[in-house]
Amino acid sequence: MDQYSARLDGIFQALADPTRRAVLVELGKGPATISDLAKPFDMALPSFMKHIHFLEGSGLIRTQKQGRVRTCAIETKQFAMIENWLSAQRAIWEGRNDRLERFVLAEQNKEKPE
Amino acid sequence: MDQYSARLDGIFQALADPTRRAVLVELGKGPATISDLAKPFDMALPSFMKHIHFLEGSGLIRTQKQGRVRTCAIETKQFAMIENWLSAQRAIWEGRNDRLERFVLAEQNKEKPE
DNA sequence: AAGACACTTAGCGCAAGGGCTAACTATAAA
DNA sequence: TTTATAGTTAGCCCTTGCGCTAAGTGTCTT
Repeated sequence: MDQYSARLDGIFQALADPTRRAVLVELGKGPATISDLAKPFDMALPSFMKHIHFLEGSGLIRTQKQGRVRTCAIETKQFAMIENWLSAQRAIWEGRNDRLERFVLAEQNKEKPE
Repeated sequence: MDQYSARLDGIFQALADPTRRAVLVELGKGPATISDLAKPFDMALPSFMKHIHFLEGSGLIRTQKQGRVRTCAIETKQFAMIENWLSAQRAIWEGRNDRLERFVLAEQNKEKPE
């Protein structure tokens, strides 16, 4: 359960960077090599590689080297972690609508007691 | 479009911390005050407040002070940002299945050319 | 065999993240 | 009118994140 949380940390943090999100979009279209992926970014290769490593560490992508070329592919299964967290969250909201409404009404009565 | 990206950065980063996710879960059940929220965490109040500010900055929660008590509430609309990003992503995968399959087959032929 | 290519490794610099204590402000309660 | 409560502000510490350059390794290409 705590390991689960640590993995969510990694996944959300991986998504918290525009370069990494752009890489995921690109890999969504299909596998690609490091240098192909790096091309659009105005960034030194080692800097770019850190993003790749981060993504791989979070499990959102998988990479594999063949000769001198490393190919990256998206790991779509990992996205279920996010979807699960989101739907758990949504389930909580939905279970408490009556409570929330009561609260909101109470607050409004406090503020505008006309 | 770039502002959109910056907001996603903030949202994902807000979710990348277990304390902040726990706060969201709690607020999912209904609004709560700072000290009630802080109670379960073994953390000094100012440290906890940073998480609250971060959450508020990302738009995932809204807060409001009345007297000396600050009440926090979840901003469920913001979660649509994530859902949208995820479904855009998914749309991309789904649009390229044939390409992916061709690639995978090509790779397999390279590796086991029997 | 020499050179080009595709990463890798090592290490530096600076900003931001996440924790702390100490001291302060403002409101409520006694 | 004290005293307690609920946050807030300021500032310090250490780690991590994200960029860089320089130099190294292994794999094609010529």
